[in-house]
Amino acid sequence: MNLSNRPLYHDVAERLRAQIFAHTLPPGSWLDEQSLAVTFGISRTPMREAIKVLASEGLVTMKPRRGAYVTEVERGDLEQIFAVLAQLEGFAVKEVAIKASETQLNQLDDLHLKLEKAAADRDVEQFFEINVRFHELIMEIAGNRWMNGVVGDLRKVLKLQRRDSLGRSGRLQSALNEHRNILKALIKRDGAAAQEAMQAHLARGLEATR
Amino acid sequence: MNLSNRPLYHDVAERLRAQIFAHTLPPGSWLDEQSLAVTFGISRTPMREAIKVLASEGLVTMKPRRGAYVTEVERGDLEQIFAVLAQLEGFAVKEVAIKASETQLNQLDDLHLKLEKAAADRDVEQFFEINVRFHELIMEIAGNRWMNGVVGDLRKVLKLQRRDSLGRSGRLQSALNEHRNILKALIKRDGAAAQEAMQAHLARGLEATR
DNA sequence: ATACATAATTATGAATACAATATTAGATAA
DNA sequence: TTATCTAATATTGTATTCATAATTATGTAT
Repeated sequence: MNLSNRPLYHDVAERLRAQIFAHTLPPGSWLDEQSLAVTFGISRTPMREAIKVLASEGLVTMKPRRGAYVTEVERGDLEQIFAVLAQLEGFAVKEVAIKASETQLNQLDDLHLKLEKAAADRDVEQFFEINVRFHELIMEIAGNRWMNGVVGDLRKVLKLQRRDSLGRSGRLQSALNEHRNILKALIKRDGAAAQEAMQAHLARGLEATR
Repeated sequence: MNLSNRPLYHDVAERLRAQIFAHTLPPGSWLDEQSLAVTFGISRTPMREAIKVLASEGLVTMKPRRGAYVTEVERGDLEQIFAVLAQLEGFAVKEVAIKASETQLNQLDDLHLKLEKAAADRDVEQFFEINVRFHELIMEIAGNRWMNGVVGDLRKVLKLQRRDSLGRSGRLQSALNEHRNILKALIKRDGAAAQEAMQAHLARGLEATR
């Protein structure tokens, strides 16, 4: 019996996604339907459905009659994805500057404080986590369902990359600075400045992946 | 035997998509896997795969244990989708202003001429067709694979709507004018102006759907 | 020994069969 | 007549089986 009454392939997709992010299944590796189905304890049918979910997110690339492979993200892809994110998250933060309630600005401020703390503690893991939540909260406040779907998928693809970039010398500090700029602009309700700050932030994020 | 060696669900997805665009399957209608599979002359397995493809494009909405339904696009969705398109196509056209070769600008000019002709002939069908190709060519020249995927999907969702908006009084003429502005800016290699013109064009496109 | 052809094996793609849940229809009682 | 409970029916979800194409292995000839 199925306790969570969500379809099986949904949960399996989630677990498979986790394995891909953890590089248990590294980029380029072949997804063996049969053996994956066995390890997940299900049949091939829902296994294939799960794989196709990840394919639609861009995490997996399907080659006809040759199976599915974990997507390999080239340098060019990173540049293109960051360019799209810069547009959309830049737009989002501009919207937030206009429409966010005081409460919502405070929530962002709270998150930023935690980010400062994580940076002070040199807690990279924590910093990364809060950073993600900050960006997600901005998207949530902007409140564009369709944009959120797009940005969410693209961010998932970025997660295919190992995130050693934040550990790099000084990247954590400068990322913190960039966030500070975004928040300052938001508090001043200066949409244009917030947008610029976000775009600069993402541009430097791309730089850091080199 | 399968002549086109593409997977079955791919072609079926295409045919199903066409039926949805043609409102043979109107928004909100339930997709009966069984009977659809019969009419397409295939089994339920690839039929379900095809439906899931459309679901990932946003054309179809799946309700757990209740099947798939053609997506109903609300007013709010239209506003959100147009907002995203304005950002991305605006960005794209700004890029085109910078990077397009003379040959590519000429291709755009050619298309625009055909658009002028279609407008002069009051050929709405033709106008619509060329209009789509103009926008697609801009995205192609911009050359951002990931952005093109996103924009392509969102444009498909817009196609769920009936396109009587172009027939509306004067909309065809003003759309033509807006295109003219975009092209003028491109030929002057003025990215900012091109971006503005594109955003204005899409904003008015949204207006026209009311 | 290497290249090529052919047979055996393996994996994907599709159809069918089975299970479980949701919906509908019918019967009974208030 | 209407409401509710139960049985029947229909539909989604999953497993299994079958078909076909691709890959690998084997053998033969040059």
